[in-house]
Amino acid sequence: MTTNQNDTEEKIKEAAQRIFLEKGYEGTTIRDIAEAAQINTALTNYYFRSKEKLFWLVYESLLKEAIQSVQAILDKPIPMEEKLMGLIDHMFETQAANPNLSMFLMNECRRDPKSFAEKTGVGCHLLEGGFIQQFQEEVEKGTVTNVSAEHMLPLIFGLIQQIFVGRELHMHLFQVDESEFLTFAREQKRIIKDMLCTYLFKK
Amino acid sequence: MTTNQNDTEEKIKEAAQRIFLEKGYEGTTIRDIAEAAQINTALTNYYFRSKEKLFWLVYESLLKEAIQSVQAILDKPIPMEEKLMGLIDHMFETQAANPNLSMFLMNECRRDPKSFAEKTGVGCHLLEGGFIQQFQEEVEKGTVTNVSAEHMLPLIFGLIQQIFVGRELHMHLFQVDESEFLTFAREQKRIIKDMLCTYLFKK
DNA sequence: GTTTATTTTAAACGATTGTTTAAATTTTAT
DNA sequence: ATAAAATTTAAACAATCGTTTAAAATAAAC
Repeated sequence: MTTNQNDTEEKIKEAAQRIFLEKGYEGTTIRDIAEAAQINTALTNYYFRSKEKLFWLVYESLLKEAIQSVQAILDKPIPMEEKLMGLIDHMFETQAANPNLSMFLMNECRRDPKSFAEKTGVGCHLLEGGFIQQFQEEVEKGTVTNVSAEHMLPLIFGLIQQIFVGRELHMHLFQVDESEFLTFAREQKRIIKDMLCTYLFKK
Repeated sequence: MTTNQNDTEEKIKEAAQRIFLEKGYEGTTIRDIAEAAQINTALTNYYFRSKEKLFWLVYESLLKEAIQSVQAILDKPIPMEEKLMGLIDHMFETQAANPNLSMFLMNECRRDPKSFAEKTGVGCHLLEGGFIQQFQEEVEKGTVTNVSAEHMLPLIFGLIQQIFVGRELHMHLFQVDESEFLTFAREQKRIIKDMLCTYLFKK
């Protein structure tokens, strides 16, 4: 009748992810997580041994998911323009659904770069796929403006991220609520797509 | 011979700014600041009453300086293209000199939005100057592409910020040091300027 | 030079942090 | 139904947090 093992473990993991995303590692206490998961404080240590182990479980999961979903798009066998627009749409929706994700990943990377490099070990697999090659091919074909993919890809990531990274700042500076911000964000996305296409895919 | 009043007070303020920028409010301890300033822990409270008061002193100072320097550029009586390029150069140099500033301001705004709105009280004075009017005039003249200044200005801020916001992530993902990153960043700035001009100032 | 005021220090304060312990409870196995 | 194992709980642990205190050291005033 009551909760079984997996139930409690999952409840803690979900609550931990929510609170860590909102407040970061240092801003989050075990008691915050326990309260959010409606369980006893000691249970987090019973199931995950330590706050740090629980954190890295959440962190790696989020990072891996983010990277894999982007990788899947970058490796699609479709034209560059369609691919980049798809990438922008995907990142936009991802971050609209979870506005804290970008800031969280970048903050925690900055807080403990060493552990980040060690534990993720992701390297730059993102660029090891066929994306760079495809980009350069289309540059040589003349269908894409002559810039390096290594500079363009982070720029595109940043273009979408910046919308949501400045979310709270924007909402409070301009006194708008979440739905108004989302309208603003979608118009920004449209402009970004427009600008990027104008620059990269001159016709 | 030894330090006088202002010396110690200034030493603490400088150390506090440095540590707060690096670790944020929650990640910084009074003892961190004391060690960095090479003074006794109790002196921070002697001069600034509390950690929070010291923090807001630093925070408001940084925020005010950032806003005023941008405001000065936006209000210059020069053509839009020159103005925006100047803005990009200024923000780039500011953030290159202090890569932590953007993340710091946005994190702390997100951590305590209420206090942010109350204590800064800056409102959206940035847009109350003549910038928007000038932008719309140049749109009507046909020298600028028809987009709203309210969407374009945050986009430009974000374009530059994103370079440095992702700094640590980039450095560790691609295994480059600070000077290599700066080279990368300058090339990104060039592309951004190029892209922005292509989009806004079609000739 | 003595007294007063200011600055600095070491030590401790209560509160909160992550974690552990040992007992209580529930579930599972026989 | 009983014993064993797994789960949950309340309570406490040492460590660290921001802050205070009261005495020591220095500077200023007379």
